[in-house]
Amino acid sequence: MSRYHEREYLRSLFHDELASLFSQTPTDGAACISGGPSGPDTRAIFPAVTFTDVLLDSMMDNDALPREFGLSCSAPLDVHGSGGMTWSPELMAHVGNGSGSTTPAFGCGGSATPVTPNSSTSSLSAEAAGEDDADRCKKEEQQEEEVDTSKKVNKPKKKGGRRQRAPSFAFVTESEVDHLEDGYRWRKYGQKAVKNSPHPRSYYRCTAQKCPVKKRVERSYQNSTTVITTYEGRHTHRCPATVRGSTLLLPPPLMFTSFFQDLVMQQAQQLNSTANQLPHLQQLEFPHYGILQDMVPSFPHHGQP
DNA sequence: CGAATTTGACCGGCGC
DNA sequence: GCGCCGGTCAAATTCG
Repeated sequence: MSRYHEREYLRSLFHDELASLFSQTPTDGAACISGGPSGPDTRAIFPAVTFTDVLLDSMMDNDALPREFGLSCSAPLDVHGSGGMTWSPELMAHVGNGSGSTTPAFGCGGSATPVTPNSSTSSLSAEAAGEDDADRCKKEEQQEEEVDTSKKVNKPKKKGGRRQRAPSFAFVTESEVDHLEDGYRWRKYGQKAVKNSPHPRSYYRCTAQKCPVKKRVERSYQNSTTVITTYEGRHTHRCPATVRGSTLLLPPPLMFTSFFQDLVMQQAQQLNSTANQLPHLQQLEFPHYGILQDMVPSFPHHGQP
């Protein structure tokens, strides 16, 4: 079977499932996502490129892995400051098990016209943390209680096993500014020098009360114009920018942080189940599938707060 | 004056 | 056990 036929085969397998998440607009051919964490008014307009396309592109792309963070973006992302956003995601499969520094497992790219002096290129990665979400939620609850009572550096020791981290999404963005505006409010709580990198890593926490979301921002040491933003956790509140206005004005990172995170996770789970029916393809033509397989079980199923 | 940032210290995980 | 490293805390400082 040629790569083309494999691609088409997978496209047919994935498309129906994906179509259920993308309601097609017949007039302009763009796929729309509506709903999401910001309520029924949230809507992102996607170009005709579907997730099926971009996912397959990534799966068929054996060069994706070596590219690591130097994600090139084939599809333009035009963010119109006042009129809305068009966006062509490009999903890429990457190795990622959550160990060590930011390691993307699932990438998406596009290029952007800046809203702020921000990105010209952005990519998404979902980082599997190798943990059960229910366990993590319990831990977070415990931690929250503990933090509320102590707020000390001397944190209670956790029971055995390695420390587990929340599932996270990393964005690779070409930008002159480190801290990209994403509609949420963040408070910087730390900055550390990164080994083998001239650029420090900054740590931010969502300023909303009891919101556990954190993000790390660092510049790629390989390409100083590239900013790696890693979101960790889920917002327990609506986006302040959404409350004030329309999310159409928001840059991609917002789209990923909550609702889109769900979407990607759902797709990853579906991809996992579907790909199980294709052992030959999995083994022969999708070296990255193992990556997804490793990643998917770690994807939690989130309920809305 | 409150909020946000900076920055050195501290902690825990991990490899050797 | 020790040292390295990533992540976090919190006092001090800066900003609006």
